[in-house]
Amino acid sequence: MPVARPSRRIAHLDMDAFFASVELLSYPELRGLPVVVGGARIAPPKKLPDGRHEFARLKSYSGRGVVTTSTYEARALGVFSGMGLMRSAQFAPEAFLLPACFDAYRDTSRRFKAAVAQIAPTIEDRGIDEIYIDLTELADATLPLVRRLKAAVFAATGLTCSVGVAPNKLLAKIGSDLQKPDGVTVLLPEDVASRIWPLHVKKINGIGAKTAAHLEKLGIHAIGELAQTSVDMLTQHFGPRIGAWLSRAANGVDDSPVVTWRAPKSLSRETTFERDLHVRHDRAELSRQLAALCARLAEDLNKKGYAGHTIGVKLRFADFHLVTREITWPQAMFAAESLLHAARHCLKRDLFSTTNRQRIRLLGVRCGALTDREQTAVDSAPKSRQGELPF
DNA sequence: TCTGGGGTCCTAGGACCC
DNA sequence: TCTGGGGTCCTAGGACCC
Repeated sequence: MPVARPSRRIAHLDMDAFFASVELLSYPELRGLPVVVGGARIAPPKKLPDGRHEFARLKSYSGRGVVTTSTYEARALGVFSGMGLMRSAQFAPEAFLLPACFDAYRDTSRRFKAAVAQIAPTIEDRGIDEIYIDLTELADATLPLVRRLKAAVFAATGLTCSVGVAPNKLLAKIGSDLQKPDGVTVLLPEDVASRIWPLHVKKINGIGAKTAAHLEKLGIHAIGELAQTSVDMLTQHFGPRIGAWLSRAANGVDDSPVVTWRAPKSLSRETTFERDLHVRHDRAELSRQLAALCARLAEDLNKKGYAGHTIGVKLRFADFHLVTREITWPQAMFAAESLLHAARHCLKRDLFSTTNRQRIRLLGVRCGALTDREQTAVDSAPKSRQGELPF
């Protein structure tokens, strides 16, 4: 006889248009207007002698930045996260453009999470602007509890959030998106057919553009259609693991626990150049950039107390083709010079043999197979000899 | 006028060992 | 000489998420 799992009560809390909302706290005069946050290298608004600010407009932007977040007013004009800023200017040329200020977002993030933890301490961090909360052990009824959480978040940050509550993370996440902004959605198992099945399969966390397109080709658009599809059929197209998962997810089944802490697996730094750099003609600049990335990565490792055995490089070429190379050493590294030495080791000439691999738009360095720094006796740079390197 | 930066997890093949 | 499985580690790429 199967043992009945005790029913859980999981919340997903998602801050509303987070980065843009934090910015509006600093610039309340932009409230109600289309505002876009993005662009790594743009200057913050200039303060005029009379105390007002001079803001940049989207149409005046030139560069390779993308939209990090936009206000709901900007979204109404067709400007969404991930869109190139130059392209989004076609939809909303007069929208205001602010540079991302990550220190401020991290600080606000800490405050909203601390406020939630005062009420419900079992929290899974899902990035800067969202968390899962396990409410199972709390005595309070759901709606009053969620109202308290939202009030605490607002008191700590001045910002609103949207919350979904359900028996598992999968449904809670879908729920928090159903009424945005400043919404609350409670889903019960018996709501799956009426409220989840009509939604598009992309609403399931883990089904992205590729899987959705594949499902579309099979004539599967809504989650309900996915739920009606046999596991055999899904396994044929997506493999046994993903096939089984798709079927369970479409039926609202998810046993994954709320994980309160995870050790980091890797740290990385990368940069997209303002113009594509040529392997030979811009050799000196590429070399400087690689050294700078290694220095920043070493700082990160130092701050967090890690060293790593695996060092990798990432290159995106002008045609957007992506290549990664990595190498694992017996000794863990953390010093900038060691990272640089290992990163150079990954860069071999054959990476640049074809003509469409001559110009590089992005360079990255990654450190994986992390260990605690205390257990790393000495960071000795790998002693292997290096032949001629591209940069 | 395309397409940031920081992550996680999965797959698949080859090396190597028992 | 030919022929096994099973297991782990490493590497490259890809899908996905915030």
